[in-house]
Amino acid sequence: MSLAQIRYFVVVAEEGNVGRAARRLGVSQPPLRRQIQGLEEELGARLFERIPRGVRLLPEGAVFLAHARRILGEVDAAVAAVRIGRPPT
Amino acid sequence: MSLAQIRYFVVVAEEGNVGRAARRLGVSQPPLRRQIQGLEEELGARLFERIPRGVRLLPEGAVFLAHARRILGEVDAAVAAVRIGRPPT
DNA sequence: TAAAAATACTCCATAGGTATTTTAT
DNA sequence: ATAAAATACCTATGGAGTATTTTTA
Repeated sequence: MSLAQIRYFVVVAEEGNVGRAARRLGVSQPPLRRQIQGLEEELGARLFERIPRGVRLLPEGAVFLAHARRILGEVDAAVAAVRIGRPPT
Repeated sequence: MSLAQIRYFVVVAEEGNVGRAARRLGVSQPPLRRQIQGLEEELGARLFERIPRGVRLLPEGAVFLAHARRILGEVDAAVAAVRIGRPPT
């Protein structure tokens, strides 16, 4: 698992559409889809299901989304703390 | 920044010695050192100083260490939660 | 049937390896 | 003098791209 995969996942979840998420992320659709697929394989759970106009979060995806946002927030906090010289709260 | 860099950093901080950390991680010393160096560059702060028998955490390194452990714990929690189907606390 | 996801390749950036040199006590 | 970090160079894995096909409501 990588931070890029986690960031990609959050955008796909927000957009509900892999192609649109890819444009927003500045990457193309196939690698984005592959990263999501790799994440699903590593987690051992499907995160999205296909729907006619995109994808929809499955319950496991919703669980992971909450964690994913928290992880990315922690990373931002870590960077800010080191730059400012402050320990975690 | 990558999760691998964060994991590498924690082990180097625990060992106080890049070569020993490399053996523990199953990688060789130069790439480990480069990942740490890349992390320092991205953070804009030195995390370690050289001492005769290894390296020692600088204050910024200690700040980052606390955050790093928290991030890795969150990642583990996210994986476990999806596998078990539980939302974050 | 149409919009979007999935697949099949190709390419290249970078993570990792080996060998060597430099540093600091 | 020695132990360990730092550098130089090479290799290969996997992340990203383009073109195309498949899916599903």
